[in-house]
Amino acid sequence: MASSAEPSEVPGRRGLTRSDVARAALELVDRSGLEALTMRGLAAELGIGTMTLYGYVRTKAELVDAVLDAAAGELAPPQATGSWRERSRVHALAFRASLLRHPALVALRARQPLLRRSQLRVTEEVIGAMLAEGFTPAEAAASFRMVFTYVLGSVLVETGPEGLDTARDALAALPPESFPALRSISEEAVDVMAGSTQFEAGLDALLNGIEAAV
Amino acid sequence: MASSAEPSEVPGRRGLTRSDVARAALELVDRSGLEALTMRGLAAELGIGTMTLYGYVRTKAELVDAVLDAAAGELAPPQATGSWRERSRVHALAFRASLLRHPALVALRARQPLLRRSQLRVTEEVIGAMLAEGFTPAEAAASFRMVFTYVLGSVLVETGPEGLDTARDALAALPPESFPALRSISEEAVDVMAGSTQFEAGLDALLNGIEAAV
DNA sequence: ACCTGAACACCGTTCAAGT
DNA sequence: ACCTGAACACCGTTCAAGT
Repeated sequence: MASSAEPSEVPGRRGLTRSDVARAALELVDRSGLEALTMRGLAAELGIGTMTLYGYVRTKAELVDAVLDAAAGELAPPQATGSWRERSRVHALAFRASLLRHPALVALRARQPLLRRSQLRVTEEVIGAMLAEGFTPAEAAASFRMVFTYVLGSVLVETGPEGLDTARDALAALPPESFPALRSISEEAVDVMAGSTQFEAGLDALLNGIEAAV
Repeated sequence: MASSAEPSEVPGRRGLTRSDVARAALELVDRSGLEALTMRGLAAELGIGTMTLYGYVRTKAELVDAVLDAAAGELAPPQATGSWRERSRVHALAFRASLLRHPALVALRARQPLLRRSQLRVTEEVIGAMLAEGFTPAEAAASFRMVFTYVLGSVLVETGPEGLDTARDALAALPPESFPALRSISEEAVDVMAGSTQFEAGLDALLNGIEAAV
Protein backbone atom coordinates (compact mmCIF):
# COMPACT_ATOMS: atom_id res chain seq x y z
CA MET A 1 0.00 0.00 0.00
CA ALA A 2 1.42 3.30 -1.01
CA SER A 3 -0.65 5.11 1.57
CA SER A 4 0.54 3.14 4.64
CA ALA A 5 2.99 4.81 7.00
CA GLU A 6 6.65 4.65 6.12
CA PRO A 7 8.33 1.61 7.71
CA SER A 8 10.54 3.72 9.96
CA GLU A 9 13.13 4.05 7.22
CA VAL A 10 14.97 0.70 7.10
CA PRO A 11 15.71 0.64 10.82
CA GLY A 12 18.32 -1.31 12.73
CA ARG A 13 21.84 -1.23 11.39
CA ARG A 14 23.98 1.64 12.61
CA GLY A 15 21.61 4.37 13.63
CA LEU A 16 21.72 5.67 10.07
CA THR A 17 18.46 5.79 8.16
CA ARG A 18 17.85 5.96 4.46
CA SER A 19 16.91 9.60 4.69
CA ASP A 20 20.09 10.36 6.65
CA VAL A 21 21.94 8.93 3.70
CA ALA A 22 19.88 10.98 1.26
CA ARG A 23 20.43 14.15 3.25
CA ALA A 24 24.17 13.58 3.42
CA ALA A 25 24.20 12.99 -0.31
CA LEU A 26 22.25 16.19 -0.87
CA GLU A 27 24.76 18.14 1.18
CA LEU A 28 27.59 16.61 -0.80
CA VAL A 29 25.93 17.59 -4.06
CA ASP A 30 25.30 21.14 -2.85
CA ARG A 31 28.87 21.50 -1.74
CA SER A 32 30.75 19.80 -4.56
CA GLY A 33 28.38 19.29 -7.45
CA LEU A 34 26.54 16.35 -8.87
CA GLU A 35 29.66 14.71 -10.27
CA ALA A 36 31.02 14.46 -6.72
CA LEU A 37 28.22 12.13 -5.77
CA THR A 38 29.92 8.73 -5.93
CA MET A 39 29.25 5.69 -3.80
CA ARG A 40 32.82 5.75 -2.58
CA GLY A 41 32.79 9.46 -1.83
CA LEU A 42 29.47 9.42 -0.01
CA ALA A 43 30.51 6.41 2.05
CA ALA A 44 33.72 8.16 3.07
CA GLU A 45 31.68 11.23 3.98
CA LEU A 46 29.52 9.08 6.24
CA GLY A 47 32.47 7.21 7.67
CA ILE A 48 31.22 3.83 6.53
CA GLY A 49 32.42 1.25 4.05
CA THR A 50 31.42 1.75 0.45
CA MET A 51 29.41 -1.44 0.31
CA THR A 52 27.46 -0.53 3.42
CA LEU A 53 25.61 2.03 1.32
CA TYR A 54 23.98 -0.83 -0.53
CA GLY A 55 22.10 -1.60 2.66
CA TYR A 56 20.17 1.64 2.29
CA VAL A 57 19.93 1.86 -1.43
CA ARG A 58 19.79 -0.85 -4.04
CA THR A 59 21.64 1.05 -6.73
CA LYS A 60 23.11 4.43 -7.48
CA ALA A 61 20.06 5.39 -9.52
CA GLU A 62 17.98 4.77 -6.42
CA LEU A 63 20.33 6.96 -4.40
CA VAL A 64 19.92 9.79 -6.88
CA ASP A 65 16.18 9.35 -6.70
CA ALA A 66 16.30 9.58 -2.93
CA VAL A 67 18.33 12.77 -3.24
CA LEU A 68 15.75 14.26 -5.60
CA ASP A 69 13.01 13.36 -3.15
CA ALA A 70 14.93 14.93 -0.31
CA ALA A 71 15.39 18.12 -2.32
CA ALA A 72 11.75 18.23 -3.41
CA GLY A 73 10.45 17.56 0.08
CA GLU A 74 12.65 20.07 1.83
CA LEU A 75 10.51 23.11 1.24
CA ALA A 76 6.92 22.12 1.87
CA PRO A 77 4.68 23.81 -0.71
CA PRO A 78 2.63 26.52 0.98
CA GLN A 79 -1.03 26.08 1.62
CA ALA A 80 -2.58 28.20 -1.10
CA THR A 81 -6.07 29.61 -0.96
CA GLY A 82 -7.92 32.12 -3.06
CA SER A 83 -8.39 32.34 -6.79
CA TRP A 84 -6.69 30.10 -9.36
CA ARG A 85 -4.56 33.06 -10.15
CA GLU A 86 -3.40 33.66 -6.61
CA ARG A 87 -2.75 29.96 -6.10
CA SER A 88 -0.85 29.66 -9.35
CA ARG A 89 1.28 32.60 -8.42
CA VAL A 90 2.08 31.32 -4.95
CA HIS A 91 2.93 27.85 -6.14
CA ALA A 92 4.95 29.01 -9.10
CA LEU A 93 7.09 31.16 -6.80
CA ALA A 94 7.42 28.36 -4.26
CA PHE A 95 8.36 25.85 -6.91
CA ARG A 96 10.97 28.17 -8.34
CA ALA A 97 12.41 28.79 -4.87
CA SER A 98 12.53 25.07 -4.21
CA LEU A 99 14.36 24.42 -7.49
CA LEU A 100 16.82 27.26 -6.90
CA ARG A 101 17.86 25.87 -3.52
CA HIS A 102 19.81 23.13 -5.25
CA PRO A 103 21.02 24.43 -8.60
CA ALA A 104 23.03 21.29 -9.29
CA LEU A 105 19.83 19.26 -9.30
CA VAL A 106 17.66 21.50 -11.47
CA ALA A 107 18.32 19.58 -14.67
CA LEU A 108 17.40 16.29 -13.04
CA ARG A 109 14.39 17.61 -11.17
CA ALA A 110 13.09 19.18 -14.35
CA ARG A 111 12.61 15.75 -15.86
CA GLN A 112 10.32 14.19 -13.30
CA PRO A 113 8.44 16.93 -11.54
CA LEU A 114 4.94 15.71 -12.17
CA LEU A 115 4.63 12.50 -10.25
CA ARG A 116 6.21 13.55 -6.98
CA ARG A 117 3.64 13.53 -4.22
CA SER A 118 4.13 17.10 -3.05
CA GLN A 119 3.73 18.38 -6.59
CA LEU A 120 0.49 16.50 -7.04
CA ARG A 121 -0.96 18.23 -3.99
CA VAL A 122 -0.06 21.53 -5.58
CA THR A 123 -1.62 20.49 -8.86
CA GLU A 124 -4.80 19.52 -7.06
CA GLU A 125 -5.05 22.89 -5.36
CA VAL A 126 -4.58 24.88 -8.53
CA ILE A 127 -6.69 22.72 -10.81
CA GLY A 128 -9.44 22.67 -8.19
CA ALA A 129 -9.65 26.44 -8.18
CA MET A 130 -9.53 26.58 -11.96
CA LEU A 131 -12.45 24.21 -12.30
CA ALA A 132 -14.40 26.04 -9.61
CA GLU A 133 -13.90 29.27 -11.53
CA GLY A 134 -15.25 27.89 -14.76
CA PHE A 135 -12.27 26.50 -16.65
CA THR A 136 -13.11 23.48 -18.75
CA PRO A 137 -11.00 20.41 -17.92
CA ALA A 138 -8.98 20.90 -21.07
CA GLU A 139 -8.40 24.57 -20.29
CA ALA A 140 -7.39 23.76 -16.74
CA ALA A 141 -4.95 21.06 -17.80
CA ALA A 142 -3.39 23.20 -20.51
CA SER A 143 -3.19 26.30 -18.34
CA PHE A 144 -1.64 24.49 -15.45
CA ARG A 145 0.90 22.92 -17.74
CA MET A 146 1.83 26.28 -19.19
CA VAL A 147 2.48 27.83 -15.81
CA PHE A 148 4.43 24.84 -14.65
CA THR A 149 6.41 24.69 -17.87
CA TYR A 150 7.23 28.36 -17.59
CA VAL A 151 8.74 27.88 -14.13
CA LEU A 152 10.77 24.94 -15.33
CA GLY A 153 12.12 26.67 -18.38
CA SER A 154 12.92 29.84 -16.47
CA VAL A 155 14.91 28.11 -13.78
CA LEU A 156 16.62 25.94 -16.34
CA VAL A 157 17.80 29.00 -18.23
CA GLU A 158 18.65 30.82 -15.04
CA THR A 159 20.84 28.04 -13.68
CA GLY A 160 22.16 26.93 -17.04
CA PRO A 161 25.86 26.41 -17.70
CA GLU A 162 26.04 29.52 -19.79
CA GLY A 163 25.85 32.14 -17.12
CA LEU A 164 24.70 35.66 -17.62
CA ASP A 165 28.22 36.84 -18.37
CA THR A 166 28.62 34.31 -21.15
CA ALA A 167 25.32 35.37 -22.64
CA ARG A 168 26.26 39.04 -22.39
CA ASP A 169 29.56 38.39 -24.12
CA ALA A 170 27.97 36.32 -26.85
CA LEU A 171 25.41 39.00 -27.59
CA ALA A 172 28.02 41.74 -27.52
CA ALA A 173 30.12 39.79 -30.03
CA LEU A 174 27.35 39.63 -32.61
CA PRO A 175 27.93 41.63 -35.77
CA PRO A 176 25.38 44.47 -35.61
CA GLU A 177 24.79 44.33 -39.35
CA SER A 178 23.38 40.80 -39.22
CA PHE A 179 21.78 41.05 -35.81
CA PRO A 180 20.42 44.58 -35.49
CA ALA A 181 17.33 43.74 -33.44
CA LEU A 182 19.10 41.39 -31.05
CA ARG A 183 21.94 43.83 -30.53
CA SER A 184 19.59 46.69 -29.84
CA ILE A 185 17.84 44.81 -27.06
CA SER A 186 20.79 42.82 -25.76
CA GLU A 187 20.58 44.45 -22.38
CA GLU A 188 16.96 43.47 -21.91
CA ALA A 189 17.63 40.00 -23.31
CA VAL A 190 20.20 39.34 -20.61
CA ASP A 191 18.11 40.91 -17.86
CA VAL A 192 15.21 38.70 -18.73
CA MET A 193 17.29 35.58 -18.25
CA ALA A 194 17.43 35.79 -14.48
CA GLY A 195 16.15 37.41 -11.36
CA SER A 196 12.93 37.05 -9.48
CA THR A 197 11.64 40.42 -10.64
CA GLN A 198 11.90 39.38 -14.27
CA PHE A 199 10.51 35.99 -13.41
CA GLU A 200 7.47 37.52 -11.77
CA ALA A 201 6.91 39.92 -14.63
CA GLY A 202 6.89 37.03 -17.08
CA LEU A 203 4.67 35.01 -14.81
CA ASP A 204 2.15 37.81 -14.49
CA ALA A 205 2.10 38.25 -18.24
CA LEU A 206 1.44 34.56 -18.65
CA LEU A 207 -1.37 34.61 -16.07
CA ASN A 208 -2.87 37.61 -17.84
CA GLY A 209 -2.76 35.65 -21.05
CA ILE A 210 -4.50 32.67 -19.53
CA GLU A 211 -7.11 34.90 -17.96
CA ALA A 212 -7.82 36.52 -21.29
CA ALA A 213 -7.94 33.19 -23.09
CA VAL A 214 -10.51 31.32 -21.01
CA MET B 1 37.67 35.47 -35.74
CA ALA B 2 34.43 33.70 -35.20
CA SER B 3 33.13 34.84 -38.55
CA SER B 4 35.94 33.43 -40.70
CA ALA B 5 35.30 30.28 -42.74
CA GLU B 6 35.74 26.95 -41.00
CA PRO B 7 39.28 25.60 -41.46
CA SER B 8 38.14 22.64 -43.56
CA GLU B 9 37.50 20.64 -40.38
CA VAL B 10 40.92 19.50 -39.13
CA PRO B 11 42.01 17.98 -42.45
CA GLY B 12 44.72 15.45 -43.15
CA ARG B 13 44.76 12.30 -41.09
CA ARG B 14 42.59 9.47 -42.32
CA GLY B 15 39.87 11.02 -44.44
CA LEU B 16 37.80 11.47 -41.30
CA THR B 17 36.79 14.96 -40.33
CA ARG B 18 35.66 16.28 -37.02
CA SER B 19 32.08 16.49 -38.20
CA ASP B 20 32.25 12.90 -39.44
CA VAL B 21 33.13 11.98 -35.88
CA ALA B 22 30.30 14.10 -34.51
CA ARG B 23 27.82 12.58 -36.93
CA ALA B 24 28.88 9.04 -36.06
CA ALA B 25 28.54 9.91 -32.38
CA LEU B 26 25.08 11.32 -33.01
CA GLU B 27 24.02 8.12 -34.73
CA LEU B 28 25.38 6.09 -31.85
CA VAL B 29 23.43 8.19 -29.36
CA ASP B 30 20.23 7.91 -31.40
CA ARG B 31 20.62 4.16 -31.66
CA SER B 32 21.80 3.26 -28.17
CA GLY B 33 21.27 6.24 -25.90
CA LEU B 34 23.51 8.84 -24.39
CA GLU B 35 25.16 6.43 -21.97
CA ALA B 36 26.43 4.43 -24.93
CA LEU B 37 28.55 7.35 -26.05
CA THR B 38 31.98 6.39 -24.76
CA MET B 39 35.34 7.13 -26.30
CA ARG B 40 36.04 3.43 -26.60
CA GLY B 41 32.67 2.62 -28.09
CA LEU B 42 32.73 5.43 -30.62
CA ALA B 43 36.26 4.55 -31.69
CA ALA B 44 35.23 0.94 -32.24
CA GLU B 45 32.24 2.15 -34.25
CA LEU B 46 34.57 4.15 -36.48
CA GLY B 47 37.11 1.35 -36.72
CA ILE B 48 39.92 3.40 -35.23
CA GLY B 49 41.94 3.24 -32.05
CA THR B 50 40.47 4.86 -29.00
CA MET B 51 43.23 7.39 -28.69
CA THR B 52 42.85 8.46 -32.30
CA LEU B 53 39.66 10.21 -31.30
CA TYR B 54 41.75 12.67 -29.35
CA GLY B 55 43.02 13.95 -32.67
CA TYR B 56 39.57 15.29 -33.47
CA VAL B 57 38.41 16.27 -30.06
CA ARG B 58 40.38 17.43 -27.05
CA THR B 59 38.12 15.89 -24.46
CA LYS B 60 34.88 14.00 -24.08
CA ALA B 61 33.06 17.19 -23.10
CA GLU B 62 34.16 18.67 -26.42
CA LEU B 63 32.84 15.59 -28.20
CA VAL B 64 29.45 15.98 -26.54
CA ASP B 65 29.46 19.61 -27.53
CA ALA B 66 30.16 18.68 -31.12
CA VAL B 67 27.28 16.21 -31.01
CA LEU B 68 24.95 18.90 -29.70
CA ASP B 69 26.07 21.20 -32.51
CA ALA B 70 25.48 18.48 -35.06
CA ALA B 71 21.99 17.87 -33.71
CA ALA B 72 21.16 21.56 -33.60
CA GLY B 73 22.49 22.19 -37.09
CA GLU B 74 20.79 19.26 -38.73
CA LEU B 75 17.44 20.88 -39.34
CA ALA B 76 18.09 24.37 -40.59
CA PRO B 77 15.56 26.75 -39.08
CA PRO B 78 13.13 27.88 -41.74
CA GLN B 79 13.24 31.33 -43.16
CA ALA B 80 10.34 33.01 -41.42
CA THR B 81 8.60 36.09 -42.71
CA GLY B 82 5.44 37.87 -41.71
CA SER B 83 4.27 39.06 -38.33
CA TRP B 84 5.98 38.38 -35.03
CA ARG B 85 3.20 35.94 -34.37
CA GLU B 86 3.66 33.97 -37.56
CA ARG B 87 7.41 33.92 -37.11
CA SER B 88 7.14 32.84 -33.49
CA ARG B 89 4.81 30.05 -34.46
CA VAL B 90 6.99 28.78 -37.28
CA HIS B 91 10.15 28.84 -35.23
CA ALA B 92 8.54 27.31 -32.17
CA LEU B 93 7.31 24.40 -34.27
CA ALA B 94 10.66 24.03 -35.99
CA PHE B 95 12.54 24.15 -32.73
CA ARG B 96 10.29 21.52 -31.23
CA ALA B 97 10.75 19.29 -34.26
CA SER B 98 14.49 19.71 -34.08
CA LEU B 99 14.53 18.77 -30.40
CA LEU B 100 12.28 15.77 -30.94
CA ARG B 101 14.56 14.30 -33.59
CA HIS B 102 17.02 13.31 -30.89
CA PRO B 103 15.12 12.61 -27.69
CA ALA B 104 18.22 11.38 -25.89
CA LEU B 105 19.74 14.84 -26.26
CA VAL B 106 16.79 16.97 -25.20
CA ALA B 107 17.93 17.36 -21.60
CA LEU B 108 21.37 18.50 -22.68
CA ARG B 109 20.18 20.76 -25.47
CA ALA B 110 17.72 22.38 -23.11
CA ARG B 111 20.56 23.78 -21.07
CA GLN B 112 22.42 25.73 -23.72
CA PRO B 113 20.00 26.68 -26.42
CA LEU B 114 20.57 30.37 -26.44
CA LEU B 115 24.05 30.83 -27.67
CA ARG B 116 24.08 28.44 -30.60
CA ARG B 117 24.45 30.31 -33.84
CA SER B 118 21.38 28.97 -35.57
CA GLN B 119 19.23 29.86 -32.59
CA LEU B 120 20.53 33.41 -32.57
CA ARG B 121 19.44 33.86 -36.17
CA VAL B 122 15.97 32.73 -35.16
CA THR B 123 15.98 35.10 -32.21
CA GLU B 124 16.96 37.95 -34.48
CA GLU B 125 14.11 37.24 -36.88
CA VAL B 126 11.47 37.08 -34.18
CA ILE B 127 12.73 39.98 -32.09
CA GLY B 128 13.08 42.07 -35.22
CA ALA B 129 9.43 41.60 -36.09
CA MET B 130 8.37 42.26 -32.52
CA LEU B 131 10.22 45.58 -32.41
CA ALA B 132 8.88 46.52 -35.81
CA GLU B 133 5.37 45.87 -34.56
CA GLY B 134 5.69 48.12 -31.56
CA PHE B 135 6.94 45.91 -28.74
CA THR B 136 9.22 47.69 -26.33
CA PRO B 137 12.64 46.06 -25.94
CA ALA B 138 11.63 44.69 -22.55
CA GLU B 139 8.39 43.30 -23.93
CA ALA B 140 10.16 41.72 -26.86
CA ALA B 141 12.79 40.08 -24.69
CA ALA B 142 10.26 38.78 -22.19
CA SER B 143 7.85 37.57 -24.85
CA PHE B 144 10.51 35.78 -26.81
CA ARG B 145 11.75 34.11 -23.70
CA MET B 146 8.30 32.92 -22.81
CA VAL B 147 7.73 31.30 -26.17
CA PHE B 148 11.13 29.73 -26.16
CA THR B 149 10.73 28.53 -22.58
CA TYR B 150 7.36 27.04 -23.43
CA VAL B 151 8.86 24.95 -26.23
CA LEU B 152 11.65 23.76 -23.98
CA GLY B 153 9.39 22.80 -21.11
CA SER B 154 6.94 21.07 -23.40
CA VAL B 155 9.50 18.90 -25.08
CA LEU B 156 11.16 18.18 -21.77
CA VAL B 157 7.90 16.90 -20.35
CA GLU B 158 7.06 15.08 -23.55
CA THR B 159 10.34 13.18 -23.70
CA GLY B 160 10.73 12.81 -19.95
CA PRO B 161 11.58 9.51 -18.34
CA GLU B 162 8.10 9.17 -16.94
CA GLY B 163 6.18 8.31 -20.06
CA LEU B 164 2.51 8.90 -20.59
CA ASP B 165 1.64 5.47 -19.25
CA THR B 166 3.44 6.13 -16.00
CA ALA B 167 1.65 9.44 -15.64
CA ARG B 168 -1.69 7.83 -16.40
CA ASP B 169 -1.10 5.13 -13.81
CA ALA B 170 0.03 7.61 -11.19
CA LEU B 171 -3.05 9.74 -11.70
CA ALA B 172 -5.33 6.73 -11.68
CA ALA B 173 -3.81 5.60 -8.38
CA LEU B 174 -4.64 8.84 -6.59
CA PRO B 175 -7.28 8.60 -3.89
CA PRO B 176 -10.29 10.50 -5.28
CA GLU B 177 -11.17 11.89 -1.83
CA SER B 178 -7.92 13.84 -1.57
CA PHE B 179 -7.51 14.61 -5.27
CA PRO B 180 -11.01 15.22 -6.64
CA ALA B 181 -10.07 17.91 -9.15
CA LEU B 182 -7.02 16.13 -10.48
CA ARG B 183 -8.88 12.85 -10.80
CA SER B 184 -11.75 14.44 -12.64
CA ILE B 185 -9.46 15.87 -15.31
CA SER B 186 -6.86 13.10 -15.38
CA GLU B 187 -7.61 12.31 -18.99
CA GLU B 188 -7.01 15.87 -20.11
CA ALA B 189 -3.95 16.14 -17.89
CA VAL B 190 -2.33 13.22 -19.67
CA ASP B 191 -3.40 14.37 -23.12
CA VAL B 192 -1.87 17.74 -22.55
CA MET B 193 1.52 16.20 -21.85
CA ALA B 194 2.26 15.23 -25.41
CA GLY B 195 1.32 15.51 -29.03
CA SER B 196 1.73 18.27 -31.52
CA THR B 197 -1.96 19.16 -31.45
CA GLN B 198 -1.81 19.86 -27.74
CA PHE B 199 1.48 21.61 -28.18
CA GLU B 200 0.02 23.92 -30.81
CA ALA B 201 -3.06 24.63 -28.73
CA GLY B 202 -0.88 25.69 -25.82
CA LEU B 203 1.34 27.71 -28.11
CA ASP B 204 -1.59 29.57 -29.61
CA ALA B 205 -2.95 30.32 -26.16
CA LEU B 206 0.42 31.71 -25.18
CA LEU B 207 0.66 33.85 -28.32
CA ASN B 208 -2.85 35.13 -27.64
CA GLY B 209 -1.77 36.05 -24.17
CA ILE B 210 1.26 37.93 -25.40
CA GLU B 211 -0.81 39.71 -28.01
CA ALA B 212 -3.28 40.80 -25.37
CA ALA B 213 -0.54 41.88 -22.99
CA VAL B 214 1.44 44.24 -25.20
C1' DA C 1 22.83 -10.14 11.42
C1' DC C 2 25.33 -6.70 9.87
C1' DC C 3 29.20 -4.84 7.67
C1' DT C 4 32.98 -4.60 4.30
C1' DG C 5 37.60 -5.41 1.50
C1' DA C 6 38.99 -7.48 -2.72
C1' DA C 7 38.00 -8.02 -7.27
C1' DC C 8 35.67 -7.29 -11.83
C1' DA C 9 34.21 -4.82 -15.68
C1' DC C 10 33.88 -0.66 -17.01
C1' DC C 11 35.17 4.71 -17.63
C1' DG C 12 38.34 9.11 -19.48
C1' DT C 13 42.84 10.28 -20.23
C1' DT C 14 48.30 10.38 -19.94
C1' DC C 15 52.34 8.66 -21.72
C1' DA C 16 55.46 6.44 -24.32
C1' DA C 17 56.04 3.96 -28.06
C1' DG C 18 55.00 2.20 -32.52
C1' DT C 19 54.80 3.02 -38.00
C1' DA D 1 53.48 13.00 -38.96
C1' DC D 2 50.12 10.28 -37.62
C1' DC D 3 48.30 6.67 -34.99
C1' DT D 4 47.72 3.69 -30.89
C1' DG D 5 48.42 0.00 -26.94
C1' DA D 6 49.55 -0.09 -22.16
C1' DA D 7 48.80 1.92 -17.99
C1' DC D 8 46.69 4.97 -14.41
C1' DA D 9 43.19 6.73 -11.65
C1' DC D 10 38.82 6.58 -11.33
C1' DC D 11 33.67 4.48 -11.56
C1' DG D 12 29.40 1.05 -9.96
C1' DT D 13 28.67 -3.35 -8.40
C1' DT D 14 29.31 -8.64 -7.34
C1' DC D 15 31.05 -11.86 -4.31
C1' DA D 16 32.95 -13.91 -0.60
C1' DA D 17 34.47 -13.24 3.60
C1' DG D 18 34.97 -10.99 7.92
C1' DT D 19 32.83 -9.86 12.93
